[in-house]
Amino acid sequence: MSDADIENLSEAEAKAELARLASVLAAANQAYHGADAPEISDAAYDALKRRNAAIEARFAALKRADSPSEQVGAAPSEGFAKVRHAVRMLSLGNAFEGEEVREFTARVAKFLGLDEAALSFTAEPKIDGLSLSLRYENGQLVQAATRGDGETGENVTANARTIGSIPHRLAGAPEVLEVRGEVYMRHADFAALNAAQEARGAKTFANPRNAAAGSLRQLDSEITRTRPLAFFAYAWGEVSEPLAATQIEAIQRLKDWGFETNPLTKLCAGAEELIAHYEAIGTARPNLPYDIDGVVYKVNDLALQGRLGFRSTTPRWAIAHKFAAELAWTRLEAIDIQVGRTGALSPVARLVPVTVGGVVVSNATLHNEDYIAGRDNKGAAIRGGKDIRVGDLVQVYRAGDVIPKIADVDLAERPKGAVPFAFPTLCPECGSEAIREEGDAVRRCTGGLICPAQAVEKLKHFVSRKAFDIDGLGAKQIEMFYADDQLPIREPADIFTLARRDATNLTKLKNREGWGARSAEKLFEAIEEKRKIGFARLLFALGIRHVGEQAGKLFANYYLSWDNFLRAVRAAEDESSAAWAELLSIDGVGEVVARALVTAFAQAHERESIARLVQELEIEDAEAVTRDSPVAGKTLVFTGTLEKMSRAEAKARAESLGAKVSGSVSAKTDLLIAGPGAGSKAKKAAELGIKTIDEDGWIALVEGL
DNA sequence: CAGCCTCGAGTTCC
DNA sequence: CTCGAGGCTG
Repeated sequence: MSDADIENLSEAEAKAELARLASVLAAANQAYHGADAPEISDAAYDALKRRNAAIEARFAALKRADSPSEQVGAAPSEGFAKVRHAVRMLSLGNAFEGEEVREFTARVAKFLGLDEAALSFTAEPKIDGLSLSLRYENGQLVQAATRGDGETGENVTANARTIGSIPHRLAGAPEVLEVRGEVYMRHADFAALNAAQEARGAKTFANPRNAAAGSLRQLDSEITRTRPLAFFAYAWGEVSEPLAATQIEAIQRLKDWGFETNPLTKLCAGAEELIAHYEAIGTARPNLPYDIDGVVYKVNDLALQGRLGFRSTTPRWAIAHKFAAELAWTRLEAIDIQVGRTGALSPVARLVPVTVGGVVVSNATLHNEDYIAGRDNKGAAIRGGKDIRVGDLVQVYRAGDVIPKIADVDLAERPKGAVPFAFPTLCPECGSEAIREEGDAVRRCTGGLICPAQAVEKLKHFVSRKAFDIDGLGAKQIEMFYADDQLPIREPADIFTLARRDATNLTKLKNREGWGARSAEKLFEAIEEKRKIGFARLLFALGIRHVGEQAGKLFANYYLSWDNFLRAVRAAEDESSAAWAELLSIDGVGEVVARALVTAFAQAHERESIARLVQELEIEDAEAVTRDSPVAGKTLVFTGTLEKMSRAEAKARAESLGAKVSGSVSAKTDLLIAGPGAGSKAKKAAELGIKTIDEDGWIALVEGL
């Protein structure tokens, strides 16, 4: 049966169909892996589930209490395939004031060692939609991917092909061309879509961006086809040949190929012109047919963009100048305290729901004790020093258009008898003492893993996307398993013994409420898949304080093998040892990080817990970063004035070639690059017999790499 | 030792 | 996305 009939179902028919689907799916769950062969194929099963979800989406009120879509079991990984971007899709740094724009242009000039007058920039409206990367090979659209986390997105090619302003074929395009831009919905189209949705009793969208996102992520591209989406091209990813010499010319080429580009894109000479164009776009904003949330500035010269390069998540050559956020007043009903995986007590404001920027907000972060009291981390007054009290009328905005925060308090509206918020000194979850270290902003529960909140949050971190990323084992399931007495998960190792323990259990997982044989089986398979894990991911997953994603990679790249690393960390327990000194010598590792790491492995219970885990795993060592360059693995020091590039640029370049850049000359230094005016460092290098070259020598060395 | 940059840890809503 | 803090640079 096709799903095209869903649009025409009457309520009674829909109700009957939902009942039928619930029983068919339940039976399929029982039959699967039972004594008999499965009654239906995986594909048919998935199709039925989708049909069920589609009917529920249309007739929300008819959703059954035993709805198959509510099963807690491993979520079948239906949906979109993942796509790895050939070139990362980054986000932009933000500016809110004109002054920050001036700082941006000054920073760019300084980094390049150029005069600001020599620079030009493009300015274009920042469309409030969702970014999309279109890959063309030999002029044919072969793939469309959402941004995702920047490295991996979702393959939405079929849906992208239904968007009118996305060409399927490009004449005279390079062999490989990734065009990037924004999918968005015009105001008029958004209003019409919502009216149509309402007429059919379907859910309406809160704002054009959500409508665009929801429409692009339809599993059925025929639904996407009916949605009025549009696309502005403004950037590119992988290209087999350079598009142009400047940003503005590159945009023109995209336009020539048939893409829509934003007509308000303008070339500007410097910060003042950029700000003037920002004001002009701000003035035009109410009359634009689509939502924008700021103006994007980019260095026009593409060669300079290349030299500027990237920081960890943002390019140095571009910035988003945002418009002031929308504000709304509402009442603060309560302040709750959440406990995070490190024990941090985080206050959250519970608000009378209010619409801010097209989204209903009912919670807002309050950061910490001082923030509620009206002070920043240096003790200076924020919000004019006004504290926040339960019952207050507060002004809410969404920082970066996302995270709700409290901007102001109306003291005239403060209820009589309202008292300053008393921040708890005991953990609300386990009753342990919550202590605020001298100089720290946060108060932390001292309960450690005795505290159920900390234990659960730590496990959630362990299975999170950048850690073990186990399909079907998300936050909800972790909470469920943590509380389960028959088949508990209380520490990471328990995840990998789950299937074994289930096999010897009387009440098998598949017989539990909300679980079927299929979902249990899928969960076990997903766990099995992750037994093989990279060193860096494993270390990050352990959730040791101060050891995050980057530190995980850092240690993996340095020590290469887990055994090697373990040995080093154990040896470093003695802070007078060579192992401790070596730990501190790693670029990016200071005493705080090193101590946190050593302490974690020094505690018997934690070490044993990790040992139980590791014995279940197959750890993949990191690969030595011996990139093919003459400076790979070498330690370099720059000194004196560099004339052809800035110090920051030289450092970034050296690191990209696998070198380590240090600030001082020592016996470990392999090469000194000395510009004019080099003093003590050059002298010391000479004494130590370290090879020294000048800037031209350096450029000759790395040129063409 | 101050100021900058990056990272870690916290957060909301869909 | 933002704040706070760790680590490095000047």
